Amino acid sequence: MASLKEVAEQAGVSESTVSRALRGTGRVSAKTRAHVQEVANRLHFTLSRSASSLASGKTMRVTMVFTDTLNTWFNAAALEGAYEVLSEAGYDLVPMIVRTQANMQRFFERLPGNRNLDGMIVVSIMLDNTQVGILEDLTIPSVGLDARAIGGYSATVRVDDADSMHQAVQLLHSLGHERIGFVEMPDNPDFLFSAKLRSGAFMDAARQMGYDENDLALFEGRDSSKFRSFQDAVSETANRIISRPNRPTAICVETDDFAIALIYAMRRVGIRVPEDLAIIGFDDNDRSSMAELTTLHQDPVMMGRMAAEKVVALMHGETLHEPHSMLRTSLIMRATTRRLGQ
Amino acid sequence: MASLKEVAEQAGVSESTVSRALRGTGRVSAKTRAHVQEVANRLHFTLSRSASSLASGKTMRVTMVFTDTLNTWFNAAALEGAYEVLSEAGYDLVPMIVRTQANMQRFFERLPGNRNLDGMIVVSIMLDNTQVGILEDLTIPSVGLDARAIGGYSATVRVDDADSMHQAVQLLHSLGHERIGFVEMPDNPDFLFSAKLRSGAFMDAARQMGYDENDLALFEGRDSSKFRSFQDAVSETANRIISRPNRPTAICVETDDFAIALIYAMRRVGIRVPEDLAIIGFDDNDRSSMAELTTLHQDPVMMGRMAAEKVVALMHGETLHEPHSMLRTSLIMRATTRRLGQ
DNA sequence: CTGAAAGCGCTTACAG
DNA sequence: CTGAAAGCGCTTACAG
Repeated sequence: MASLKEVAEQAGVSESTVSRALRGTGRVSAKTRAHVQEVANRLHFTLSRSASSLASGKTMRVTMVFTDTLNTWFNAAALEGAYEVLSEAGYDLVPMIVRTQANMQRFFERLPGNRNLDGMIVVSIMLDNTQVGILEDLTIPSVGLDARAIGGYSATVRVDDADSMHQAVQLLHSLGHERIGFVEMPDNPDFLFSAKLRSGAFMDAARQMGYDENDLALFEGRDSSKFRSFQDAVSETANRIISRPNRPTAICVETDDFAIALIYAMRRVGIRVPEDLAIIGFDDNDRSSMAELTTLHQDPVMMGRMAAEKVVALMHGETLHEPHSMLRTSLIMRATTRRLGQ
Repeated sequence: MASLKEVAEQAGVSESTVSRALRGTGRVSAKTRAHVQEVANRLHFTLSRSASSLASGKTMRVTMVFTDTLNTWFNAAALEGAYEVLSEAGYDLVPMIVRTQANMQRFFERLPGNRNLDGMIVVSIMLDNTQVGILEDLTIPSVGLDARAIGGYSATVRVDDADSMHQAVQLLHSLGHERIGFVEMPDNPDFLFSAKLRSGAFMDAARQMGYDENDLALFEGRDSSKFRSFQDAVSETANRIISRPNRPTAICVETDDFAIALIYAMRRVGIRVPEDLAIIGFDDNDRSSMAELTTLHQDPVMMGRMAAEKVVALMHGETLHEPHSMLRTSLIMRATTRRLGQ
């Protein structure tokens, strides 16, 4: 465990010079630098992050906050994207899961006094006013990824729900569907996740396209804690759709996973997709192409990268040209949609 | 940004007492402790990890090393499992990707001098002798997850390939298949990943069950850099299987994803699965049930948890009863296997 | 149970 | 370009 001091002795220079040589900062002659680096390598020397951190005031650590497991399609991809950028920039990425409102509350309460992060990326979380206020007062940058609103964040990366829903409605309209609907996911009672955002956008788009209220169906997300399992939620939702008077001939579902599960549920009771019910998903995840699902494609790896690029720039004191990025999704046409009657 | 000093002043005690009270270590009267905590909360005080770390010599940081992206089915799940345990124990989990042998080399070279980790989990990596030597000399624990061998590691968590392949061969045998084969994934030329381990186990199991060399086929994994894409590798492998003289009637494929891709490739050229070719996968990942794939189920979230429990115990100075855990897979029967001729 | 003091291993003005 | 010195904010024997 060589220390910087030993490197200095062996290299015959002062500790200050070793520090400057190793970090490539400050003026050091090329010759000295090379020599110091050579000695450091020989001794397997690595700077102590804790000591550097304490002395410099920078932790070189960025935390990424989730409310769900890390191994969901979106979260894992966002993590990967952020990792690529942060590791390149020399920062450690520390994932963190805040599962309950109580935990979230505690996390935010300590944020003002937390000197253990240089920046943070907050994923898919809807903030309340207190939290927005805390973020605004923070001296470190906070970036909202898949943020529901820009309030409080130094920057955000989001998908354009309005445009996406426009594309979805347009497709269904062009295929001749006169009665359409939107299906929300089960709600996490602990977080104000915004299915509403997407469903609202769908409804607005439909109205704009001339759909009448009577021809629009909204299948609201029920409290997920009411269900024993994902399958239960799927069945319950499928039943609501099936028993709906004047059932829509096409639906858009909040996420691919829910859409795919619904396709299976429909087929099990003899409702053909897309002949009897056309379905559009959202995500274009790993399973979508196998399920031949028509869907709106988003790229969470890239979103993770963008969010990380923003925090890095902000931590470096730069000003962002475009702090709030809104990404467009692209419609992927597959086999779960078809012209009505064909 | 309150410091421990301010908390001490406001609480009317010494800094030592604040430290002891907040960390729950050392003897402090219940009354003092409560008071200090109350003051700390009021000031939004959080201990500086860097300072604690520097003073105590513990970094409270565990790194998890991967050679592939974080958002693969296995890696994301392992990360999630490890996170659950480490966060509970107060450790930060810092993921790290080492993509090339050169990077890996550098990582290992610096390991002896690296004081920035209290422990590490190394995922799916085949170590060479030098690396094994470095790990052995390390003062911090290293746990191999999905390790190919136990050499160098303080502990490992692995899946029982021999037993798994035994189950696979037994199933095929019981279904009446007389010519069987194993299909390896494309090889990463940069890492000595061990498809060989699994394929070797398959071959051994088959010989034990009485299969003759002439009735055994091994489709070796080719250097993945030779292929432009995953699809290319799939096509090339499918061709080799199809054009094999005396083609097997059943194959076991190294992973589900490759197995599923092969199913599609086979069906495209009119080879029916399972009628003409039965297929068994390995993993039981997200897509397997949708593909109706018969497969060997492993649980990487649990493996991540177990690996993390081992590092935590070792970091706490405990001795493990069972440092090397070998997990059994379970055979999930689905639609890609069937009695021969039915 | 509590406090005074040394020290962890760096970085960074400051001076030259 | 380089060095001496102060200081970052804690923890932990040591003493009482």
